[in-house]
Amino acid sequence: MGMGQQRERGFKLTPQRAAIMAYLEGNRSHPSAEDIYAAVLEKYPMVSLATVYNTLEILKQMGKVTELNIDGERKHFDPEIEPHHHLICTRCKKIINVRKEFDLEVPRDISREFKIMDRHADFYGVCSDCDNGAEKAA
Amino acid sequence: MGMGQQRERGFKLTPQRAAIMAYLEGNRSHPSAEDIYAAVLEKYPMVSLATVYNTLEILKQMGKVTELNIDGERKHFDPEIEPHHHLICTRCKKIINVRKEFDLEVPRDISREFKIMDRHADFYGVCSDCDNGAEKAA
DNA sequence: TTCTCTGCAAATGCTTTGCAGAGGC
DNA sequence: GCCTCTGCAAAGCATTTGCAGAGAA
Repeated sequence: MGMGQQRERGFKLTPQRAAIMAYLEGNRSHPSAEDIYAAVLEKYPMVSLATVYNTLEILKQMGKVTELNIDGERKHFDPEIEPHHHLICTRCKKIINVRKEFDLEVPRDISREFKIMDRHADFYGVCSDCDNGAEKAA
Repeated sequence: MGMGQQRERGFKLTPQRAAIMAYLEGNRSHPSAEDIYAAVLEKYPMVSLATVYNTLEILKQMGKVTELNIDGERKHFDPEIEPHHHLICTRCKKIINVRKEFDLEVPRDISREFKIMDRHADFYGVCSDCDNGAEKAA
């Protein structure tokens, strides 16, 4: 992920932050804050959930991470910058990337009234794991 | 909204539920549960937030209302069945409909693994009210 | 010293749940 | 009576905040 340009004077790359960023680097599992906390905790016991949230907030502001609202129950985070879309299994909550370009232009009467900053397509479905037998992979 | 076919034996159209459904009928403001509660309360003082949530859950199951996750802070509800999309002003949180058909087909390797149940495009922007002066209409 | 960061714990805010009482059939 | 529904209050979770102490420059 690289700490090239930082948010502002005074940003410190602490071990906690480095661990969080290392976990996110290249990660395509769209983890929740709790997921990140649990993962980082394994290798680096000195982290608190508050620091995870704090760091995610900063990474968001730096544009290094995107917050996903596809899951109504909790937020997920995505370090991938390239534009892409998401699909969530409504049973096991697994989120996968949908790499395809969609033509998402809003009608002109809307683009006159709104400055569009972001857009994406969300897909909701059931994965084959969940569709088969009972609800494994919950 | 009409109570044609109901969820199952035993569904009662109580005054509270009727008031909630009446408020939602034709409503295009994408209200949150709290919004619905406040609005219904004006005309019908005998409602509780719990009943609003309870009713929304039932309406969702009946397919008469859709839950929107476009706003990370709270859920919004939409009684419109016709497929459409949404745009939210990230400042004032106003949500408007985007009536346009987008070609949202997932790549074949994904449709093989997932049974897609729903799909839609979400747009994030800033409305002209918020973009101009300070943050009115907060 | 000065400033940012951290962990902890408390506080928020949205949503859900438990439960005893009310009302309809 | 039987069953569903309601309001209230408590509980549950995810997320945020306050704060004193730790650490780097």
